[in-house]
Amino acid sequence: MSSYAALSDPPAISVRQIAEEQIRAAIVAGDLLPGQRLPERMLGELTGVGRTTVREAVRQLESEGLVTVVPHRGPTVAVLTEQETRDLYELRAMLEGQAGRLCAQRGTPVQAEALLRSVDTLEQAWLRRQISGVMDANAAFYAALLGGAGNDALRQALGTIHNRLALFRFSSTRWPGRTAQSVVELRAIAEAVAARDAAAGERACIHHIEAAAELALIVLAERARGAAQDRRQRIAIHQGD
Amino acid sequence: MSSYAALSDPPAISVRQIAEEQIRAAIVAGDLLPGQRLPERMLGELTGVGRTTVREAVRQLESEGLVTVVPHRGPTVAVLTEQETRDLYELRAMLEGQAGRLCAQRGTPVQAEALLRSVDTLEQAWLRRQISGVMDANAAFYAALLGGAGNDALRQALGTIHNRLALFRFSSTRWPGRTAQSVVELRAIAEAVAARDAAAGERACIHHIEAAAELALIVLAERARGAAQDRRQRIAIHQGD
DNA sequence: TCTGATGGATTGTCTGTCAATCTGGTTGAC
DNA sequence: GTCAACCAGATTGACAGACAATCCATCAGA
Repeated sequence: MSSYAALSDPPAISVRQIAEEQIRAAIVAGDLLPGQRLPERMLGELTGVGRTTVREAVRQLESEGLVTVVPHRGPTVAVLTEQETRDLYELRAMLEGQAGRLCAQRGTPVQAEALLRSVDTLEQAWLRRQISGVMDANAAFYAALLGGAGNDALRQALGTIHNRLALFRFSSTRWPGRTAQSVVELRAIAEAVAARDAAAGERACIHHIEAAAELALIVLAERARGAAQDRRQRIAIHQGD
Repeated sequence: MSSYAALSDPPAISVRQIAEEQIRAAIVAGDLLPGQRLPERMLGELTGVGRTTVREAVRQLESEGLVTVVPHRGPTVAVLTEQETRDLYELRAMLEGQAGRLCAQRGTPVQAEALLRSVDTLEQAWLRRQISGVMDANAAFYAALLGGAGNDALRQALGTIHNRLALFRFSSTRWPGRTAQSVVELRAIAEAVAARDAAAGERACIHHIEAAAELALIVLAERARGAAQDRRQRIAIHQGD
């Protein structure tokens, strides 16, 4: 018995990985806001590990683009400029386009089926306004798409891009009509894959991401306006003291 | 004066970055061989920094895919399996294809000119068998291509892929006729960009990488055979003791 | 030949230290 | 009242040392 456990357990999860995952999750989930400072001591208390270990975790997150570390100022949650956002969405469109193409070419019927089903699930969850269900279905969709594409390097690259763009993950669910449209786009991808139409799969993926990018840039502009307003107010209050 | 220096100097290069760059360079240059173990203490002596700092640097290199860290065994120079090599070259072909397309679409005439010139320089260097000149020209080529593509996220992504595939960087210069052929391919890219023919630029880039991948997989297979032979010999010697 | 124990080497993590640097607020001159 | 210089506290960058956990090659014994 114990030997079986030893065979599946050995992941040998390290304290550092836990801390890292915890911080990553907090950023991706939006608990830690872009621009927010993350003093090492604070992260240590938050995750219950020492400063040495925190620093290692932070370095990892830095190279994923989730945190920015400026010398002698310490880590902050990364802030995306408009240009970076554009670049990332453009890159994402390229990669997902290729994923769609490869999945249509190489995907098994089982994977195509999984793709279609995940779209159905997403739609149902959305109709019931179960946000978590929507997100799960979305994850399932990408798992199937990238599984079908059969390229691990591509999967990894897209994974970090998704994390960096996690800021905008909720944008669609709050924009009237966008999710419904999104479902249509995703279904187009799944159907292209099921039909083994590589060109259509690529086009559909690109189209989907371009639509998402458009919305994200609007949201970004709004946040920037909001932030600027906050700044003005804060200055006003400050001067009022 | 000093204030001007303070404005441009502040890069404030850290000891960690130096160590990191040193290790990265050693791996990319092939001074440290794939599979070789890299005990923290050894890296510390090599780079002249403490273990804490080494570990941070290693984490960064790990997330770039240059080193692999197995728990309680420490870092080793990453070894590429055949599948990983295939995946990476496939991804690289996608990304460089897109770079070629974007560069043809957006590149300025100046950048197109730089592209063409770097091909000429490369050819000249090759005819004189100046390997370092070839590598410099190659770097210039990619700088121009990615500059023209105007997407920083793309540039970064391709940068790490190039590093991971650095193992095969010298393959072409040792394969009779390959470099000459490579020059032809690169010129095709540059000319497509100069002609602002996006589709041709994409095709030419993909073709170039597919040719490089083919060669790399041959080299990889040979190395694997060589390694297997080494292993056999080592075992034989060992048994002979 | 296989099994199991053993000891050295290495990693994972923490704590504490110290200099370098940043930051926000205070002081003082104009 | 404004602005520059300055100062003290906070934080980071980097190190050394310590200790348990783990790995691994080796060797004794069945």
